[in-house]
Amino acid sequence: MSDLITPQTLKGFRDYLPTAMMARERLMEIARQVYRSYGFSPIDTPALEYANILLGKGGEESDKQLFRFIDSGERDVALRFDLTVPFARFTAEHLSEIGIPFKRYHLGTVWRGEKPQKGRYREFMQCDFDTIGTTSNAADIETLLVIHDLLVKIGFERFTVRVNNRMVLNGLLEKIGLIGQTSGVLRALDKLAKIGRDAVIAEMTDKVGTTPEQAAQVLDLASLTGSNTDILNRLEALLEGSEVGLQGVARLRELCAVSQAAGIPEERVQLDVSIARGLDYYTGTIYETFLTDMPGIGSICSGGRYDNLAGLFTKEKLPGVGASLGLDRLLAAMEELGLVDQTSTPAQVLIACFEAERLGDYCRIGRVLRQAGVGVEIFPDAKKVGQQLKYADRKGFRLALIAGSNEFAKGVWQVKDLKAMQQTEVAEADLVTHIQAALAK
RNA sequence: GUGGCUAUAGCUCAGUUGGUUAGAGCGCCAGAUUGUGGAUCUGGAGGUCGCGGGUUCAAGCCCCGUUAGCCACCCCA
Repeated sequence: MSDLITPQTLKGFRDYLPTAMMARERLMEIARQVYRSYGFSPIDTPALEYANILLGKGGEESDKQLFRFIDSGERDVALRFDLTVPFARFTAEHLSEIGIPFKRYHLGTVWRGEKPQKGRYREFMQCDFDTIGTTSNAADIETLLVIHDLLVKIGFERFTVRVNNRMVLNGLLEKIGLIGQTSGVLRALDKLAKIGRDAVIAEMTDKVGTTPEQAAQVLDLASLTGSNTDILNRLEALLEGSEVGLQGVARLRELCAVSQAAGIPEERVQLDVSIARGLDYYTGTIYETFLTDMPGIGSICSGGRYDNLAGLFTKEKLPGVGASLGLDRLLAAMEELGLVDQTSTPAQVLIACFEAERLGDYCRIGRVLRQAGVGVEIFPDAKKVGQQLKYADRKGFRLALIAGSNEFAKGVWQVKDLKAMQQTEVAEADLVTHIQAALAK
């Protein structure tokens, strides 16, 4: 008896209470809706994979963060680090069944053995969507539209999707003779906003081994500011002679034009040549999404175009483009911003237990309402009405139904609107329509 | 993975240079003429001071370890 086990979760792993879980489920629901509305189909893959499937796909950094162990059958296994690598394996394995182009979405938990911080956990959910089997810029543009619609549907107005294209960066690096040091240069470049121009130049010359002139040239390109068209025009001039670079610019130009034609507000799409992040496998368009009111939490939806998704698993070359919504990070931001609804009940109507011997009537009406699509909970004990109402209020119910012998004698119910603090007497025959109308408000 | 900060009631915190039964606000529970909730009043429950060692006559307070959270780096959702 004295040896109680301390109830605790692992570092970076969390429990979700009803309030948080309601918000999570709502986000998942929205992600599904938006993805499906663009024609992405759902798939799922196992949480655990053979370690060699996952190793070496995102650079050595991600290998170190893998939760890896030997299972009881001596298999070397690991928990998935993201949803993209399992998707690559999935594609290689099922290509003949799915055909191309193929659009899928995948909501799933992933695991990374990182040092946790706010918005960074060891277990978190990603909501991925990808289009594979086409190099068309239409898919790149659609990816942007999906990200945009997703955030709007969640309820955000103030956010920007920063867009860049690796071809632009590669074009420049090729032009100034840094093609071998791409990843080092990009890593340094990516810190521009954080550490400033001089520090970036220092890192490029000291660590990466560029000349100061080369570093300055990279910086000149990356610090372009102004409207998207300004940036595009100046990029075009800077990249003259570089075929890849210009192709990248042309793709970005089309992306800006088309997304605007499709009705995306211009200020939500921002060309930013300094964003270079993303896993090594990105080769084209890159996306990162930031909340205007909470930039510190980092990108909440990132992705990009890649040339060859499943090159390690099949000889078939599969180009694609996609992005991933970091659901738990987004939720951490929303909590911080006070955007998480405090409701902890999924039902909207509470039937108070006024007289225990009337349980039959309460259950009967409960079922009638449920069949009409209204979630109903019946309070289990005949406690004081005040306490029952307090419970209803705290849990976030919208309506409370109260009926005792007076009401049953008259064939009516008291319908109490808990937010408006108003009570209406409604004949039982009109109850369903009345409640539906009240909830629709 | 490296470095730093923090850890006292469900939550936010106070706790004097180590000194007797550890406090507050909010929340929770129960009452304030036994058919109705967010206000007020009254009362109550709830803490082996994250956990384990050590120093001391004496530790919430000092030292070591450990676990967790947060911050920076790294990386990223």
